[in-house]
Amino acid sequence: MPKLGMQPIRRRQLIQATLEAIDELGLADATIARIAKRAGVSTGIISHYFNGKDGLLEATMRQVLADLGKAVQERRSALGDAPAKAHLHAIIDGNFDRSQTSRSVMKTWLAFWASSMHHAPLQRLQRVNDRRLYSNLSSQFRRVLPKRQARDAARGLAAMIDGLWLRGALAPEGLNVDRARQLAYDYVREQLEGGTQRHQPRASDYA
Amino acid sequence: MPKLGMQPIRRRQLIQATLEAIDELGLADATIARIAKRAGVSTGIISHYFNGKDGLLEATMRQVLADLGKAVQERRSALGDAPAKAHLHAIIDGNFDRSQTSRSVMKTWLAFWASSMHHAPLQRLQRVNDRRLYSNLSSQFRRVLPKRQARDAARGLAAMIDGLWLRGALAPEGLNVDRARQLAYDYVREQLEGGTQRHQPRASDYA
DNA sequence: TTTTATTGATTGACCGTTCAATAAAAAATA
DNA sequence: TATTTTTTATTGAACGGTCAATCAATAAAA
Repeated sequence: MPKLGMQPIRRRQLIQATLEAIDELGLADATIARIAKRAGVSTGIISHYFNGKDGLLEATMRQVLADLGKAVQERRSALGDAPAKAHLHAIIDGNFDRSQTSRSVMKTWLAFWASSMHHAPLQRLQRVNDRRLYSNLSSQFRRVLPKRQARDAARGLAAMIDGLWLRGALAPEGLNVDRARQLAYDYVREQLEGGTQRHQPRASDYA
Repeated sequence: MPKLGMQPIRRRQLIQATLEAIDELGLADATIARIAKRAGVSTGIISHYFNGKDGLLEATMRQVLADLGKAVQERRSALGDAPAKAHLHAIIDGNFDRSQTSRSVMKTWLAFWASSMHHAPLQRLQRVNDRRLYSNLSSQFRRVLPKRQARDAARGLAAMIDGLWLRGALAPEGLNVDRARQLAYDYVREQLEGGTQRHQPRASDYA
């Protein structure tokens, strides 16, 4: 029953099937045969719509990345010029959105992280995401803190978010979202309030 | 020139070659043929000394894990009953030891993390390491903080360490060890000093 | 009739494992 | 000491299996 306009439908189906396959089998065992079977199509379709397996994997990572960006942006757009703290909490909440904390998505992220170290296209995608998070955090901290402190706070919070996330992905009991958010909130509060006794490195420390 | 006692020599060689291969090619392309070639032996040797590829990978992860444990323990053993802060700094320093922050080891860690999600033996190893870090941090914070705060501080610092580490591994410019250590130190200080205004969740928050 | 969608068998490459063969040291024997 | 025998170490070709990609064939709109 080939009609016109199958492309977006098939692409969605196959990306979803890829996420499921990586969740259940891992990236190494997520073969195009298994992905195609899960999507209910033949293997040839993958090459037809994605130019091979690499294209499918890249599109899948793009999808997860877009979902993350949307989860953050939706929460922030309602805030207007609310205080920095509100924006920082919104960024945290977005990063721990349901769409990003499901078992399958966390596993996929981890797989893509590892894979991106040896695959330039994935590395670029991953880098864009990294810098966006840092840049968002940094500009919010900058509204309240001097430049150097804002930078360190952003680096620290980014590490905290990724670390909570990583440990949640690895832990058999999964990620406790509420607890993770609270720890990140605590870090934000500590950064925003007590700024005076902080370590003040010289510029050469950052060579 | 086959003599006796080749086993420990070959095992060391092959584990080293595995680290190098994962660094250069990634886990997916680190085939036994390539690993064997890099070690200057034939492929058969791997099965002979490691019972196949899985055994070699497990042994490699064990090696990296043992190095990490040693890096931490060496720093702590000199401290005796020094203040909690000193022990926490030693744990941080151990986690950012030179043996753990080389490009090849960080890549290998990341690969093993991803792989451990679908490979029970690796998952067990990874879990032991995770719990050891948390347990070490927790017991030191416990010397100074009430139970719940100590637990949260340990969870937060563990996430911070892993997060700094992860972001260092992913960043093209690599990990800035001094900066990472300083951010972790700052977190320790904030946890140890300002304990009164902290968020106090009810037990149900931790369900 | 042309275009779009889809199949799935085929192909060629590569993977990990196995194992018979070989070599050299160590141990046993004369 | 000189010799066989046993043990340990090692090789690499062969094997069975799996993978991603290809492409001729087919089917149903347009």
